[in-house]
This record gives sequence, structure tokens and C-alpha cells, in this order.
Amino acid sequence: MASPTIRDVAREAGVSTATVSYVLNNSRRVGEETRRKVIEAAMRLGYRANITARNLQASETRLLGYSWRPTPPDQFNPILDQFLNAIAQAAAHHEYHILTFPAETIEEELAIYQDMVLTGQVDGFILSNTNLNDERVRTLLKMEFPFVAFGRSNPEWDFAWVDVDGKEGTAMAVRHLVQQGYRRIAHLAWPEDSLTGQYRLGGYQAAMEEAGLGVDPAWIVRTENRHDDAYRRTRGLLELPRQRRPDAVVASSDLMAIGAINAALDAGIEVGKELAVVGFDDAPVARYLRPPLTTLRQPITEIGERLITMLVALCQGRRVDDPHVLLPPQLVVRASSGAG
Amino acid sequence: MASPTIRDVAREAGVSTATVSYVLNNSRRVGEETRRKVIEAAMRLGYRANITARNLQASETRLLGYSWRPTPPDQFNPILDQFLNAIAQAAAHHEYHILTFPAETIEEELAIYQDMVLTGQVDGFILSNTNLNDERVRTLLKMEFPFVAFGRSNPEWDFAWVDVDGKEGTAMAVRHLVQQGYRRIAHLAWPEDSLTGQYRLGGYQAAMEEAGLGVDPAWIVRTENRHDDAYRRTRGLLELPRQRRPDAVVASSDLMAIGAINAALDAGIEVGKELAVVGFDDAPVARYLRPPLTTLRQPITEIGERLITMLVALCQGRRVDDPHVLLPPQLVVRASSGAG
DNA sequence: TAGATGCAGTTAAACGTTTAAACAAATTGT
DNA sequence: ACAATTTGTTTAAACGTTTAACTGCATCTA
Repeated sequence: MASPTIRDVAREAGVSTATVSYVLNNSRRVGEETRRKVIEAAMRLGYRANITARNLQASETRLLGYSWRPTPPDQFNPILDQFLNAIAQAAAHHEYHILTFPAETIEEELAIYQDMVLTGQVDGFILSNTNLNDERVRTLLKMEFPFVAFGRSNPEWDFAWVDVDGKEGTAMAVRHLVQQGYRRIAHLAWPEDSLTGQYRLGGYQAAMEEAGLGVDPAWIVRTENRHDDAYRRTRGLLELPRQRRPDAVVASSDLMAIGAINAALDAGIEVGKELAVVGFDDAPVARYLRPPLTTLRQPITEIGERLITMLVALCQGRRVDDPHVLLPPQLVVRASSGAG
Repeated sequence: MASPTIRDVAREAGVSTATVSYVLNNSRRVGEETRRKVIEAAMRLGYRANITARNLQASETRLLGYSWRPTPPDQFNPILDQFLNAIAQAAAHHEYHILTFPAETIEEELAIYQDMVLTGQVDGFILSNTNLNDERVRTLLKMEFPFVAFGRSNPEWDFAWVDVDGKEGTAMAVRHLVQQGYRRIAHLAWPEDSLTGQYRLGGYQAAMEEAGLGVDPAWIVRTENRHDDAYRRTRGLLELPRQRRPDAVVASSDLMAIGAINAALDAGIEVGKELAVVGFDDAPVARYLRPPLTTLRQPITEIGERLITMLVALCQGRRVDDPHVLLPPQLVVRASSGAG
């Protein structure tokens, strides 16, 4: 039952525990004969060094904490699966593991961070969905504890992050729609306090201007990231007088794009012809929608790898060369934007 | 920077480290005055016991491992989000945490289990998506290492599991369809080697018999859990001669149900009237499909709680009262089955 | 009054590693 | 040929807890 310890191996090989450690970690010259004896003994007993003991001695945990707020039942998190996979996979390459802990509220989350830092539960944190004035960022910066973020926050705060270039993303969407012949392009934006929403709106505005297209103020619709809000507001857009009625919608998420599609369907408007719709995220279901949804895919795997590489460096006290990484999303063209 | 240790607290309070430990863990009678001094000193220094040290001494990790195979890009895992939340939340209540580690292949996964057991990385495992002759179950049973499974396996293997009653689920779906007036009900089943698929098929057959409805062999279609297969095979069903053509489909998953709906749409058949469709899982997107998808919701939160309660008991060497838990799914009726 | 009992605290070992320092033996340099 | 260096190994401390065993001391019991 009980696993063999380094002492058992030492006894079996007839050497000291130090020698066993040196051999197994290759951390010092050891005689050929002794090395052989140790390795054989370790093999024979099936010995593997106990991780807790090693961690205590090294005062590290090789654990990285990741927390996310549970998704409300009427929404979905299109990338959690991929993201968790990406960071766990990347962490494994550095011999780290991911510790997950969900928190219902922001206060609870902050308390857990405090706790974990003080009790030495993890070596660092991965944040996601950061926003302006993000309390988590503020707290961790103040504690000077290693962390990285998927998402940006206040520009004056100096911390390592990776983000998707949302501005470029919506700009790509608009350019694509313009190329398809659409002109009256609306934008389903997130509330003003969302930094990500600001970037995406910015890309829309920039690309519209670049294309020499005027923007009717009614075309910029701010709603929460909810299907029903997007649905309702899109119905509103479609009821605008003919001249002002949008012929395309760039949504800030696939969830909202689905709301827009459903609104058009229920209004008897053909999606992909009379109304083009573009989403954001490339949720797994996007390709199976009718019509299949044109959307912006985030390079989740690369994001995860970059984040972990930076975080591991921070945990080991190394400097991070380039702590601000902005990656472009990829436009995945499907029928909802009139192509094909 | 460095956190205070129990020695710092002891010095600050003018007592021994043992006393500090006794006070903070409430594990022994301690004088009122001394207790006060210790607590104040701990407060003053912001002391929290180091978890690694505590774990080493207790020879435990308070970590539970959970692994899942990454979802292929053309599929989706409708419940990972909820499930991870449920187990992490439940674990937290017992002061445990979830360690995630994805594995690409089954061999890799088995190797990782071995590794984690031998190095004492975790106290127990949570498996999901178990099947007949599941190598993970076999391995962990042989190692006599604590684990629980979301899903069943060979009946002769004695281990703790929680599962959704798939047989009852599809039976509920069939009864509901019969009540709605459908008679020629088909079933999109999983391959024969899928235990879960067997149960779901069994429920379909039982309920059809119970309703006194004959089953045309062509109505039982076996495919992988993929949209495109379900789509293709549903097209086939819809091309059957009028008398044999199904008027309803019970799918083994929401992903397959989406394939069926799309097949009907593309064949110009109205879903929810000419063809009813029922899915399984209640994926977050199910309610936003057109028509909204009738489906069977799994009680994920309860599953997670039950699993963790059992696993924690096993980790602490306690006996589990009822190690086999079968929970009924809940039929969520929406328009795709002709209701409303 | 001597012994037993209770109480409140301390000492020291233990958990299983790693690693700096010490040591003995073999090798090198002059 | 003797000191200096190198090589291979061991001893012992350290990481930060918990806890069994022990020590005084006061109180009770017969």
C-alpha cells in the first residue's frame, strides 16, 4: 500500500539517501557502479519521489490557479473547454498543473486569492475576462504575486497579458461584409463599461470610416451579452424605415449573433442574403447553425501556451521578455455573411 | 515577501510551536490567556499555515484529479463547464481542490494516472465518460486507489459511480412523443460498444413496446456522436417510403439532434410538426435553436455533489453507504417535439 | 501524606525530499 | 614525497507543519 520512500531505495542499494537523490535528479557526478545500483533499486521498488515532500523542500507547489465565474444557465462559455485544455496542456509541458476553483461572486473570488497566496496553495494565477479597474488585477499586483491575464485592463497597470485583437477582429468582419456588398452595417456592442466591448466597437467604427460608410447612430446597439437582449434589439433594427434599416449585423459574440439570426428568421428575413450576420468566438455550434455562422475564431491554443510560458517564467523569478501579446483572430467565413 | 511561519507566531506570542498549532486547529484544551496571545500574534503577522507542509505531515494532498479527452473541433462537450463547476464547488466544501490534466490518448491518460498515484500528486480521481471494459477503471481498481466515476462500467467491477438513467430518459422522450400523437418514432443510437448508448436504446425499445408500437428495424440508426453522421442518416430516414417514414426522432445527444433538425430543414420538412426531434443533454444552445430543442437535462450539479461526497469519503478511508447512484434526467419540453 | 488524576504547556520526532557542508580516498602538481 | 586538488560519498540540516510523549504543577482522594 504505502509507497516506497527514498530511504527504502537507499537501503536497498546500500547507499545514502543523498546519493539516491543525486542519481535520480542527475544533479551531481556519481560513480558508474553506484549509479547503476541506485537505478536498479529504484526500479525494483517502483520508486517515484513524493511530490509534496519535494515541493515543501523547494517551497513551491508547481500548481497554477485558474478561476472562472460559473456561466448563467441562459448563456454559454464557448471557449472554456478549449481554454482549459490549452492551459493544462501547456502547463504540463513545464511540469505544472492547473488547479481550478470556481467562485460565485467577485468578493468570494478575491478572498480565495488571498487565501491561496497566504497558504501557499499555488505558485501563480491565470485570470480571464479581465476588465477595466479589475479588482483581481489590482489585488494581485499589490500582493506582488505572479499572475497573467487573458485580457487587458488599465494601461497604467504593469502586468503580463495576452489578448485577442478585438478591434482588428470586428474591422475584419466589416471589411468582409463590405466586400460582400453590404453597406448598412450595424453593431451589437457590449455595455460601455466593457473594455473588450470598447475595442470591438472601435474596430467597427474604424473600418466603417475606412470604407467611407456613414454610421447611423441607431446602428450601434448596446446590450448585455444575452441572447434575448440581442434578439429584441435586432427586431428593433429591422423595424427601422427602409433607408435606415441595416443589411448586416456584426455581433460581439456568437450568442448575440444567434439572437440576431433568430430575430431575422422570426421577422421573415432571410439571413445571409437580406441580412448578413457575423459573430465572435467561433463557438462549437456556430458551424451547425442554419445558416452556418460567419464568425471570428480566437487562437485559444496559442493564447494558452503564451500565457503559461509567461506565468512559468514569472513563477521562477525570470523576466518576461514581451509581456503584452496581442493576437489577431481568424475570420471564419460561412453562409450567414452571404458567402458561398 | 516570505510568509510568516508557525515559528514566527510562536516567538511573537512567547509560546512553543505546538501550542500555536493546538490553538489554531482547536485540537486541544489551551489556557484562555495563552489562546488569546496566540490568536493575536497570528493576526498581527497575518499567519496562515502552509498547505504543503501540512499536507506532507498528513500525507495527503487534498487534491482530486480530473481528466478529460479534448473535444474534437467538430463536436462539443455540452456539460464540461457545468460539470467542472459542480465538482470544484463541491470539492471546496470539503476543503479539496480539483486538479485538471488533459490527455490526448487513452495510453497517455493511463500513464498519467500511474504517475500521479506513485508520486502522490492527488488523493483520488474523478472519471467521466466511462464505458464497458474501461481501462481506467481496471487500472485504478487494481492499484486500489480511490476514485469515482460519472458513468457505469462492467457490472462485476465494484466501484463507486453516479450515472444518469439513460434508459428512463429515452423512455420519457418516447412517452412524451406518443402523447403528442407521434407513432413512427426512430432512434439515433450510438455504436454498439457504447454502454451509455445501450441504455438509451433500451429505454427507447421498452417505451415503444409499452406503448404497443411496432419498431421498424430501419428506425434504429447507429452512428458516432457526430453532427454529420446524424444529418446523413436522418436524410436517409426521411427518404423511406411514406408508410415507414418516421414522424419523430429521439437522438442520443443534442449534437445529433441538431444534425437531425438540419436534415429535416434541408429536406423541406417542418420540425416540430411533420418531424419531432428530441435531444439529450440540454446543451446551453438547445433553447436557442429554431425550433427550440426538446431534450433531457442531466442533473449535473447533483451528480457532481454526489461524486465528490463519495470520493472524499473514500479518500478518508470511510465506507460509502450507497456507491451506486442512478439519477433520472429531466425532460425539458420545447417546440421541436410539437408542444406549445 | 502519598499517590493518583488533570491541566497546560514544551520537547522532539515525524512526514519525504533536497542540498550545503564535511569527509575520505584517489589523483594531480611541483 | 608532500601538499593541493579532484572525485565520490555521507552526514545532517532544512523546508513548515502536526502530534505523541513528556514535564511540572496544582488538585483531588483515601
